[in-house]
Amino acid sequence: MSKILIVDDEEHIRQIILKYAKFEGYEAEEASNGIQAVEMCRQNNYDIVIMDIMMPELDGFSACVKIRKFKNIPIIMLSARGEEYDRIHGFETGVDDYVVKPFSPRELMLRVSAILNRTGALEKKDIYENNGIKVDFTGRIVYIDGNRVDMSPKEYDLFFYMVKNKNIALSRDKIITDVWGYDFYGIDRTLDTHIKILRKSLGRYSGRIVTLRGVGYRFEG
Amino acid sequence: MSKILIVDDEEHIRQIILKYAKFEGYEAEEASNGIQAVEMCRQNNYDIVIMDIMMPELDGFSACVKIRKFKNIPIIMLSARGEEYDRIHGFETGVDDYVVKPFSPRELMLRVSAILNRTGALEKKDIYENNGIKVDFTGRIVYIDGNRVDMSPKEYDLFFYMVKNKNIALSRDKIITDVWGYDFYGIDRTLDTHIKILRKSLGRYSGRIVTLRGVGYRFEG
DNA sequence: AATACTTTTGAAAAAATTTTAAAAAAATAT
DNA sequence: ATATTTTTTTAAAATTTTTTCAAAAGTATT
Repeated sequence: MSKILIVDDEEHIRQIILKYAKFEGYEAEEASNGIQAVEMCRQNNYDIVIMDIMMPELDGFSACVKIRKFKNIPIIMLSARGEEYDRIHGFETGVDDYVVKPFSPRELMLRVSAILNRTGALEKKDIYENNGIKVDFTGRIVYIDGNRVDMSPKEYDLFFYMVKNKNIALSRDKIITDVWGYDFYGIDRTLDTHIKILRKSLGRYSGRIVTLRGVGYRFEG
Repeated sequence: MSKILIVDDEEHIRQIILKYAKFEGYEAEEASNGIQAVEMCRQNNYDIVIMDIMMPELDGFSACVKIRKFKNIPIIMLSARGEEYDRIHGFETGVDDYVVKPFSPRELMLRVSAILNRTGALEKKDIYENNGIKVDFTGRIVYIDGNRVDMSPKEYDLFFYMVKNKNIALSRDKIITDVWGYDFYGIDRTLDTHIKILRKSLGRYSGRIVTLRGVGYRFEG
Protein backbone atom coordinates (compact mmCIF):
# COMPACT_ATOMS: atom_id res chain seq x y z
CA MET A 1 0.00 0.00 0.00
CA SER A 2 1.40 3.35 -1.05
CA LYS A 3 1.73 6.20 1.35
CA ILE A 4 0.97 9.76 0.38
CA LEU A 5 1.89 13.00 2.04
CA ILE A 6 -0.59 15.80 1.44
CA VAL A 7 0.70 19.31 1.97
CA ASP A 8 -1.57 22.32 1.84
CA ASP A 9 -2.31 25.15 4.21
CA GLU A 10 -6.02 24.96 3.58
CA GLU A 11 -7.65 22.42 5.82
CA HIS A 12 -10.58 21.67 3.54
CA ILE A 13 -8.39 21.06 0.51
CA ARG A 14 -6.40 18.56 2.54
CA GLN A 15 -9.59 16.89 3.64
CA ILE A 16 -10.85 16.46 0.11
CA ILE A 17 -7.60 14.93 -1.09
CA LEU A 18 -7.30 12.83 2.01
CA LYS A 19 -10.72 11.42 1.53
CA TYR A 20 -10.15 10.48 -2.06
CA ALA A 21 -6.71 9.11 -1.41
CA LYS A 22 -8.12 6.86 1.26
CA PHE A 23 -10.84 5.50 -0.87
CA GLU A 24 -8.40 4.84 -3.64
CA GLY A 25 -6.73 2.66 -1.12
CA TYR A 26 -3.78 4.82 -0.23
CA GLU A 27 -2.50 5.62 3.16
CA ALA A 28 -2.25 9.35 3.65
CA GLU A 29 -0.87 11.89 6.08
CA GLU A 30 -1.04 15.65 6.15
CA ALA A 31 1.16 18.65 6.62
CA SER A 32 0.01 22.24 6.58
CA ASN A 33 3.16 23.98 5.49
CA GLY A 34 6.51 23.41 3.79
CA ILE A 35 8.63 23.20 6.91
CA GLN A 36 6.44 20.55 8.43
CA ALA A 37 6.43 18.68 5.12
CA VAL A 38 10.21 18.57 4.91
CA GLU A 39 10.38 17.34 8.48
CA MET A 40 7.85 14.61 7.90
CA CYS A 41 9.60 13.46 4.74
CA ARG A 42 12.78 13.16 6.71
CA GLN A 43 11.19 10.94 9.30
CA ASN A 44 8.88 8.84 7.14
CA ASN A 45 8.88 6.99 3.88
CA TYR A 46 6.25 8.36 1.59
CA ASP A 47 5.79 7.05 -1.94
CA ILE A 48 4.58 10.35 -3.26
CA VAL A 49 3.99 13.90 -2.11
CA ILE A 50 1.12 16.15 -3.18
CA MET A 51 1.97 19.73 -2.38
CA ASP A 52 0.50 23.15 -2.85
CA ILE A 53 2.80 25.84 -4.22
CA MET A 54 1.49 28.79 -2.25
CA MET A 55 1.97 28.20 1.44
CA PRO A 56 3.04 30.23 4.44
CA GLU A 57 6.36 29.52 6.13
CA LEU A 58 7.88 27.73 3.17
CA ASP A 59 6.43 27.54 -0.31
CA GLY A 60 6.08 24.35 -2.30
CA PHE A 61 9.01 24.84 -4.62
CA SER A 62 11.42 25.55 -1.81
CA ALA A 63 10.16 22.63 0.17
CA CYS A 64 10.60 20.51 -2.91
CA VAL A 65 14.22 21.53 -3.27
CA LYS A 66 14.90 20.79 0.37
CA ILE A 67 13.27 17.38 0.22
CA ARG A 68 15.13 16.45 -2.91
CA LYS A 69 18.36 16.99 -1.10
CA PHE A 70 17.87 13.90 1.01
CA LYS A 71 15.18 11.89 -0.75
CA ASN A 72 14.02 11.22 -4.25
CA ILE A 73 10.27 11.08 -3.84
CA PRO A 74 7.90 11.87 -6.69
CA ILE A 75 6.18 15.19 -6.10
CA ILE A 76 2.98 16.56 -7.58
CA MET A 77 2.42 20.29 -7.31
CA LEU A 78 -0.89 22.02 -6.92
CA SER A 79 -1.19 25.52 -8.26
CA ALA A 80 -4.13 27.88 -8.19
CA ARG A 81 -5.52 28.69 -11.57
CA GLY A 82 -3.88 31.73 -12.98
CA GLU A 83 -1.17 31.48 -10.38
CA GLU A 84 2.06 31.94 -12.08
CA TYR A 85 4.23 28.95 -12.33
CA ASP A 86 6.63 27.79 -14.80
CA ARG A 87 7.21 24.34 -16.01
CA ILE A 88 10.90 24.72 -16.40
CA HIS A 89 11.15 25.98 -12.88
CA GLY A 90 9.24 22.89 -11.95
CA PHE A 91 11.65 20.61 -13.69
CA GLU A 92 14.54 22.35 -12.08
CA THR A 93 13.18 21.71 -8.67
CA GLY A 94 12.31 18.19 -9.64
CA VAL A 95 8.55 18.33 -9.78
CA ASP A 96 6.98 15.33 -11.48
CA ASP A 97 3.59 16.72 -12.32
CA TYR A 98 1.27 19.67 -11.95
CA VAL A 99 -2.38 19.90 -11.19
CA VAL A 100 -4.24 23.17 -11.37
CA LYS A 101 -6.79 24.13 -8.76
CA PRO A 102 -9.65 23.70 -8.69
CA PHE A 103 -8.95 20.13 -9.58
CA SER A 104 -11.06 17.07 -9.85
CA PRO A 105 -10.02 14.62 -7.15
CA ARG A 106 -10.39 11.82 -9.61
CA GLU A 107 -8.01 13.53 -11.98
CA LEU A 108 -5.50 13.96 -9.21
CA MET A 109 -5.73 10.31 -8.26
CA LEU A 110 -5.24 9.26 -11.85
CA ARG A 111 -2.00 11.18 -11.88
CA VAL A 112 -0.85 9.76 -8.62
CA SER A 113 -1.49 6.32 -9.97
CA ALA A 114 0.27 7.12 -13.24
CA ILE A 115 3.38 8.40 -11.48
CA LEU A 116 3.54 5.52 -9.07
CA ASN A 117 3.37 3.17 -12.02
CA ARG A 118 5.92 5.04 -14.06
CA THR A 119 8.47 5.42 -11.33
CA GLY A 120 7.94 1.77 -10.67
CA ALA A 121 7.63 2.75 -7.04
CA LEU A 122 4.84 0.32 -7.30
CA GLU A 123 5.53 -1.77 -10.34
CA LYS A 124 2.47 -3.84 -9.88
CA LYS A 125 -0.66 -2.48 -11.43
CA ASP A 126 -3.52 -1.44 -9.32
CA ILE A 127 -5.83 -4.36 -9.82
CA TYR A 128 -8.63 -6.00 -7.90
CA GLU A 129 -9.65 -9.53 -8.75
CA ASN A 130 -12.01 -11.87 -6.99
CA ASN A 131 -14.63 -14.41 -7.90
CA GLY A 132 -15.17 -13.53 -11.53
CA ILE A 133 -14.85 -9.80 -11.17
CA LYS A 134 -11.66 -8.05 -12.14
CA VAL A 135 -11.03 -4.33 -11.97
CA ASP A 136 -8.00 -2.65 -13.51
CA PHE A 137 -7.97 0.74 -11.85
CA THR A 138 -4.95 1.94 -13.76
CA GLY A 139 -6.42 1.15 -17.12
CA ARG A 140 -9.98 1.83 -16.06
CA ILE A 141 -11.23 -1.51 -17.27
CA VAL A 142 -13.68 -3.94 -15.72
CA TYR A 143 -13.84 -7.63 -16.56
CA ILE A 144 -16.66 -10.00 -15.75
CA ASP A 145 -15.65 -13.62 -16.12
CA GLY A 146 -12.75 -12.47 -18.23
CA ASN A 147 -14.84 -10.38 -20.61
CA ARG A 148 -14.53 -6.66 -20.76
CA VAL A 149 -17.55 -4.68 -19.74
CA ASP A 150 -18.22 -1.17 -20.96
CA MET A 151 -19.45 1.28 -18.42
CA SER A 152 -20.28 4.95 -18.43
CA PRO A 153 -18.06 7.36 -16.49
CA LYS A 154 -20.33 7.60 -13.48
CA GLU A 155 -20.78 3.88 -13.53
CA TYR A 156 -17.03 3.34 -13.37
CA ASP A 157 -16.63 5.90 -10.65
CA LEU A 158 -19.38 4.39 -8.61
CA PHE A 159 -18.16 0.85 -9.09
CA PHE A 160 -14.53 1.71 -8.41
CA TYR A 161 -15.61 3.44 -5.27
CA MET A 162 -17.57 0.46 -4.08
CA VAL A 163 -14.85 -1.99 -4.90
CA LYS A 164 -12.26 0.08 -3.12
CA ASN A 165 -14.58 0.05 -0.15
CA LYS A 166 -15.59 -3.52 -0.46
CA ASN A 167 -17.35 -5.23 2.41
CA ILE A 168 -18.15 -1.94 4.03
CA ALA A 169 -21.66 -0.66 4.61
CA LEU A 170 -21.87 2.56 2.67
CA SER A 171 -24.69 4.96 3.34
CA ARG A 172 -26.42 6.55 0.40
CA ASP A 173 -25.33 9.91 1.68
CA LYS A 174 -21.73 8.91 1.86
CA ILE A 175 -21.74 7.38 -1.57
CA ILE A 176 -23.30 10.44 -3.11
CA THR A 177 -20.96 12.83 -1.38
CA ASP A 178 -17.91 10.79 -2.24
CA VAL A 179 -18.69 9.79 -5.78
CA TRP A 180 -20.59 12.84 -6.92
CA GLY A 181 -18.26 15.04 -4.99
CA TYR A 182 -20.95 17.32 -3.68
CA ASP A 183 -24.25 16.85 -2.01
CA PHE A 184 -27.26 16.95 -3.99
CA TYR A 185 -29.62 16.72 -1.21
CA GLY A 186 -32.24 15.94 -3.69
CA ILE A 187 -34.92 13.44 -3.10
CA ASP A 188 -34.28 12.02 -6.48
CA ARG A 189 -33.46 8.51 -7.22
CA THR A 190 -30.24 9.13 -9.07
CA LEU A 191 -28.17 6.79 -6.99
CA ASP A 192 -30.72 4.00 -7.25
CA THR A 193 -30.80 4.36 -10.98
CA HIS A 194 -27.05 4.10 -11.18
CA ILE A 195 -27.02 1.08 -8.94
CA LYS A 196 -29.54 -0.49 -11.23
CA ILE A 197 -27.43 0.18 -14.29
CA LEU A 198 -24.35 -1.06 -12.51
CA ARG A 199 -26.02 -4.25 -11.43
CA LYS A 200 -27.05 -4.85 -14.97
CA SER A 201 -23.46 -4.48 -16.07
CA LEU A 202 -22.38 -6.96 -13.45
CA GLY A 203 -24.64 -9.59 -14.97
CA ARG A 204 -24.78 -12.70 -12.90
CA TYR A 205 -22.80 -11.00 -10.21
CA SER A 206 -25.38 -8.26 -9.66
CA GLY A 207 -26.00 -9.73 -6.24
CA ARG A 208 -22.54 -8.67 -5.13
CA ILE A 209 -24.04 -5.25 -4.60
CA VAL A 210 -26.25 -5.75 -1.59
CA THR A 211 -29.01 -3.36 -0.65
CA LEU A 212 -28.97 -2.30 2.96
CA ARG A 213 -32.45 -1.10 3.45
CA GLY A 214 -32.70 2.24 5.15
CA VAL A 215 -28.94 2.63 4.93
CA GLY A 216 -27.34 2.19 1.55
CA TYR A 217 -25.33 -0.48 -0.21
CA ARG A 218 -22.39 -2.77 0.22
CA PHE A 219 -20.21 -4.44 -2.36
CA GLU A 220 -19.17 -7.92 -1.40
CA GLY A 221 -15.73 -8.88 -2.53
CA MET B 1 21.79 1.20 -23.29
CA SER B 2 23.82 4.27 -24.03
CA LYS B 3 25.58 6.16 -21.34
CA ILE B 4 25.69 9.93 -21.26
CA LEU B 5 27.95 12.25 -19.31
CA ILE B 6 26.32 15.56 -18.46
CA VAL B 7 28.71 18.38 -17.62
CA ASP B 8 27.47 21.71 -16.33
CA ASP B 9 28.26 23.78 -13.31
CA GLU B 10 24.63 24.61 -12.76
CA GLU B 11 22.93 21.90 -10.79
CA HIS B 12 19.45 22.61 -12.14
CA ILE B 13 20.51 22.44 -15.76
CA ARG B 14 22.05 19.06 -15.06
CA GLN B 15 18.85 17.93 -13.43
CA ILE B 16 16.74 18.93 -16.40
CA ILE B 17 18.93 17.07 -18.82
CA LEU B 18 19.26 14.14 -16.50
CA LYS B 19 15.55 13.81 -16.19
CA TYR B 20 14.93 13.84 -19.90
CA ALA B 21 17.82 11.54 -20.61
CA LYS B 22 16.49 9.00 -18.18
CA PHE B 23 13.04 9.38 -19.63
CA GLU B 24 14.47 8.56 -23.02
CA GLY B 25 16.04 5.48 -21.59
CA TYR B 26 19.64 6.54 -21.32
CA GLU B 27 21.93 6.00 -18.45
CA ALA B 28 23.42 9.28 -17.30
CA GLU B 29 26.08 10.60 -14.97
CA GLU B 30 27.04 14.11 -14.02
CA ALA B 31 30.08 16.27 -13.62
CA SER B 32 30.09 19.86 -12.49
CA ASN B 33 33.26 21.12 -14.11
CA GLY B 34 35.76 20.40 -16.84
CA ILE B 35 38.44 18.80 -14.72
CA GLN B 36 36.01 16.36 -13.21
CA ALA B 37 34.61 15.62 -16.67
CA VAL B 38 38.02 14.76 -18.08
CA GLU B 39 38.70 12.51 -15.14
CA MET B 40 35.41 10.71 -15.47
CA CYS B 41 35.90 10.22 -19.18
CA ARG B 42 39.24 8.63 -18.48
CA GLN B 43 37.76 6.14 -16.08
CA ASN B 44 34.45 5.34 -17.79
CA ASN B 45 33.06 4.57 -21.19
CA TYR B 46 30.47 7.12 -22.13
CA ASP B 47 28.79 7.06 -25.49
CA ILE B 48 28.34 10.79 -25.61
CA VAL B 49 29.12 13.89 -23.60
CA ILE B 50 26.88 16.93 -23.19
CA MET B 51 28.94 19.82 -21.92
CA ASP B 52 28.46 23.48 -21.13
CA ILE B 53 31.06 25.88 -22.49
CA MET B 54 31.22 28.29 -19.61
CA MET B 55 32.40 26.53 -16.50
CA PRO B 56 34.72 27.29 -13.63
CA GLU B 57 38.01 25.42 -13.27
CA LEU B 58 38.17 24.30 -16.87
CA ASP B 59 35.91 25.49 -19.66
CA GLY B 60 34.17 23.22 -22.10
CA PHE B 61 36.44 23.75 -25.04
CA SER B 62 39.57 23.02 -23.08
CA ALA B 63 38.02 19.98 -21.51
CA CYS B 64 37.04 18.84 -24.96
CA VAL B 65 40.59 19.11 -26.24
CA LYS B 66 41.92 17.16 -23.28
CA ILE B 67 39.35 14.40 -23.65
CA ARG B 68 40.01 14.08 -27.35
CA LYS B 69 43.62 13.31 -26.59
CA PHE B 70 42.75 9.93 -25.21
CA LYS B 71 39.23 9.17 -26.39
CA ASN B 72 37.07 9.84 -29.38
CA ILE B 73 33.68 10.41 -27.78
CA PRO B 74 31.01 12.50 -29.48
CA ILE B 75 30.55 15.80 -27.66
CA ILE B 76 27.61 18.21 -27.72
CA MET B 77 28.29 21.72 -26.48
CA LEU B 78 25.82 23.92 -24.66
CA SER B 79 26.23 27.64 -24.97
CA ALA B 80 24.20 30.43 -23.42
CA ARG B 81 22.30 32.53 -25.88
CA GLY B 82 24.40 35.43 -26.99
CA GLU B 83 27.43 33.85 -25.43
CA GLU B 84 30.21 34.19 -27.82
CA TYR B 85 31.45 31.06 -29.33
CA ASP B 86 32.92 30.23 -32.52
CA ARG B 87 31.93 27.41 -34.69
CA ILE B 88 35.33 27.08 -36.22
CA HIS B 89 36.86 26.90 -32.81
CA GLY B 90 34.38 24.20 -32.08
CA PHE B 91 35.30 22.14 -35.07
CA GLU B 92 38.94 22.44 -34.27
CA THR B 93 38.39 21.07 -30.84
CA GLY B 94 36.24 18.30 -32.25
CA VAL B 95 32.77 19.30 -31.13
CA ASP B 96 30.01 17.36 -32.85
CA ASP B 97 27.09 19.65 -32.24
CA TYR B 98 25.93 22.83 -30.54
CA VAL B 99 22.81 23.57 -28.64
CA VAL B 100 21.99 27.07 -27.49
CA LYS B 101 20.53 27.72 -24.06
CA PRO B 102 17.77 27.91 -23.25
CA PHE B 103 17.19 24.72 -25.15
CA SER B 104 14.29 22.40 -25.57
CA PRO B 105 15.14 19.15 -23.87
CA ARG B 106 13.45 17.19 -26.58
CA GLU B 107 15.54 18.92 -29.18
CA LEU B 108 18.64 18.08 -27.25
CA MET B 109 17.64 14.45 -26.99
CA LEU B 110 16.94 14.30 -30.69
CA ARG B 111 20.45 15.47 -31.35
CA VAL B 112 21.90 13.02 -28.94
CA SER B 113 20.00 10.27 -30.65
CA ALA B 114 21.05 11.51 -34.09
CA ILE B 115 24.70 11.56 -33.17
CA LEU B 116 24.62 8.17 -31.52
CA ASN B 117 23.08 6.73 -34.65
CA ARG B 118 25.51 8.51 -36.93
CA THR B 119 28.58 7.51 -35.03
CA GLY B 120 27.15 4.04 -34.97
CA ALA B 121 27.66 3.87 -31.24
CA LEU B 122 24.76 1.60 -31.61
CA GLU B 123 22.58 1.16 -28.67
CA LYS B 124 19.71 -1.20 -28.80
CA LYS B 125 16.87 0.60 -30.43
CA ASP B 126 13.88 1.67 -28.51
CA ILE B 127 11.11 -0.09 -30.34
CA TYR B 128 7.53 -1.03 -29.61
CA GLU B 129 5.87 -3.68 -31.71
CA ASN B 130 2.54 -5.35 -31.22
CA ASN B 131 -0.36 -6.51 -33.33
CA GLY B 132 0.40 -4.70 -36.55
CA ILE B 133 1.69 -1.52 -35.01
CA LYS B 134 5.39 -0.84 -34.77
CA VAL B 135 6.94 2.27 -33.34
CA ASP B 136 10.60 3.04 -33.65
CA PHE B 137 11.09 5.71 -31.02
CA THR B 138 14.71 6.15 -31.86
CA GLY B 139 14.13 6.66 -35.53
CA ARG B 140 10.81 8.39 -35.03
CA ILE B 141 9.09 6.08 -37.47
CA VAL B 142 5.71 4.41 -37.27
CA TYR B 143 4.76 1.30 -39.22
CA ILE B 144 1.26 0.00 -39.73
CA ASP B 145 1.26 -3.57 -40.98
CA GLY B 146 4.82 -3.07 -42.06
CA ASN B 147 4.20 0.10 -44.03
CA ARG B 148 5.62 3.40 -43.01
CA VAL B 149 3.14 6.02 -41.98
CA ASP B 150 3.86 9.71 -42.21
CA MET B 151 2.77 11.77 -39.30
CA SER B 152 3.11 15.40 -38.42
CA PRO B 153 5.34 16.33 -35.48
CA LYS B 154 2.51 16.76 -33.00
CA GLU B 155 0.98 13.56 -34.20
CA TYR B 156 4.21 11.69 -33.50
CA ASP B 157 4.57 13.25 -30.11
CA LEU B 158 1.05 12.42 -29.15
CA PHE B 159 1.27 8.89 -30.43
CA PHE B 160 4.63 8.21 -28.83
CA TYR B 161 3.32 9.47 -25.56
CA MET B 162 0.31 7.24 -25.72
CA VAL B 163 2.30 4.20 -26.71
CA LYS B 164 4.79 4.77 -23.91
CA ASN B 165 1.84 4.90 -21.56
CA LYS B 166 -0.06 2.07 -23.09
CA ASN B 167 -2.93 0.46 -21.23
CA ILE B 168 -3.14 3.34 -18.85
CA ALA B 169 -6.16 5.60 -18.60
CA LEU B 170 -4.83 9.01 -19.50
CA SER B 171 -6.86 12.06 -18.67
CA ARG B 172 -7.18 14.76 -21.29
CA ASP B 173 -5.55 17.20 -18.94
CA LYS B 174 -2.60 15.00 -18.39
CA ILE B 175 -2.10 14.34 -22.06
CA ILE B 176 -2.24 18.01 -22.87
CA THR B 177 0.09 18.97 -20.08
CA ASP B 178 2.55 16.25 -20.92
CA VAL B 179 2.49 16.44 -24.70
CA TRP B 180 1.91 20.14 -25.23
CA GLY B 181 4.00 21.03 -22.27
CA TYR B 182 1.65 23.64 -20.92
CA ASP B 183 -1.93 23.83 -19.86
CA PHE B 184 -4.44 25.44 -21.92
CA TYR B 185 -7.22 25.09 -19.52
CA GLY B 186 -9.25 26.26 -22.38
CA ILE B 187 -12.34 24.85 -23.82
CA ASP B 188 -10.91 24.05 -27.18
CA ARG B 189 -10.93 20.78 -28.92
CA THR B 190 -7.33 20.63 -29.97
CA LEU B 191 -6.67 17.27 -28.43
CA ASP B 192 -9.78 15.74 -29.96
CA THR B 193 -8.78 16.97 -33.37
CA HIS B 194 -5.36 15.45 -33.01
CA ILE B 195 -6.82 12.19 -31.84
CA LYS B 196 -9.01 12.17 -34.88
CA ILE B 197 -6.05 12.73 -37.17
CA LEU B 198 -4.04 10.12 -35.34
CA ARG B 199 -6.80 7.58 -35.60
CA LYS B 200 -7.00 8.21 -39.29
CA SER B 201 -3.29 7.51 -39.57
CA LEU B 202 -3.73 4.29 -37.66
CA GLY B 203 -6.17 3.07 -40.29
CA ARG B 204 -7.75 -0.18 -39.31
CA TYR B 205 -6.16 0.04 -35.92
CA SER B 206 -7.86 3.30 -35.03
CA GLY B 207 -9.77 1.44 -32.37
CA ARG B 208 -6.60 0.91 -30.39
CA ILE B 209 -7.11 4.43 -29.14
CA VAL B 210 -10.09 4.07 -26.89
CA THR B 211 -12.17 7.02 -25.78
CA LEU B 212 -12.75 7.11 -22.07
CA ARG B 213 -15.72 9.36 -21.84
CA GLY B 214 -15.43 11.98 -19.18
CA VAL B 215 -11.80 11.09 -18.68
CA GLY B 216 -9.60 10.96 -21.73
CA TYR B 217 -8.09 8.22 -23.84
CA ARG B 218 -6.20 4.99 -23.57
CA PHE B 219 -3.97 3.28 -26.09
CA GLU B 220 -4.31 -0.45 -26.05
CA GLY B 221 -1.17 -2.36 -26.77
C1' DA C 1 -53.63 -8.01 5.91
C1' DA C 2 -53.25 -3.15 5.80
C1' DT C 3 -50.24 0.68 6.11
C1' DA C 4 -46.27 3.31 5.59
C1' DC C 5 -42.04 3.58 3.82
C1' DT C 6 -38.02 2.29 0.60
C1' DT C 7 -36.19 0.63 -3.34
C1' DT C 8 -36.41 -0.82 -8.14
C1' DT C 9 -37.59 0.07 -12.84
C1' DG C 10 -38.23 1.91 -17.39
C1' DA C 11 -38.83 5.61 -20.22
C1' DA C 12 -38.31 10.37 -21.44
C1' DA C 13 -36.11 14.77 -20.90
C1' DA C 14 -32.11 17.23 -20.13
C1' DA C 15 -27.31 17.76 -20.03
C1' DA C 16 -22.74 16.85 -21.17
C1' DT C 17 -19.04 15.14 -24.07
C1' DT C 18 -16.90 13.75 -28.25
C1' DT C 19 -16.53 13.72 -33.16
C1' DT C 20 -16.37 16.02 -37.36
C1' DA C 21 -15.39 19.06 -40.98
C1' DA C 22 -13.94 23.24 -42.46
C1' DA C 23 -11.74 27.77 -41.84
C1' DA C 24 -8.24 30.62 -39.69
C1' DA C 25 -3.79 31.11 -37.90
C1' DA C 26 0.83 29.83 -37.33
C1' DA C 27 4.88 27.63 -38.56
C1' DT C 28 8.02 25.75 -42.04
C1' DA C 29 9.86 25.07 -46.31
C1' DT C 30 10.74 26.63 -51.07
C1' DA D 1 8.39 36.52 -50.21
C1' DT D 2 5.44 32.94 -51.37
C1' DA D 3 3.75 28.44 -51.08
C1' DT D 4 2.89 24.52 -48.34
C1' DT D 5 2.07 22.10 -44.32
C1' DT D 6 0.69 21.83 -39.68
C1' DT D 7 -1.80 23.34 -35.76
C1' DT D 8 -5.50 25.56 -33.59
C1' DT D 9 -10.03 27.34 -33.48
C1' DT D 10 -14.84 27.17 -34.28
C1' DA D 11 -19.31 25.67 -34.52
C1' DA D 12 -22.56 22.22 -35.63
C1' DA D 13 -23.75 17.32 -35.51
C1' DA D 14 -23.72 12.97 -33.42
C1' DT D 15 -23.46 10.34 -29.51
C1' DT D 16 -23.63 9.10 -24.87
C1' DT D 17 -24.67 9.89 -20.23
C1' DT D 18 -27.13 11.72 -16.36
C1' DT D 19 -31.11 13.04 -14.21
C1' DT D 20 -35.89 13.13 -13.43
C1' DC D 21 -40.30 11.24 -12.81
C1' DA D 22 -43.93 8.23 -11.82
C1' DA D 23 -45.48 3.75 -11.34
C1' DA D 24 -44.49 -0.82 -9.60
C1' DA D 25 -42.48 -3.84 -6.41
C1' DG D 26 -40.71 -4.94 -2.14
C1' DT D 27 -40.13 -4.82 3.13
C1' DA D 28 -41.04 -3.97 7.78
C1' DT D 29 -44.40 -2.84 11.29
C1' DT D 30 -48.58 -2.84 13.35
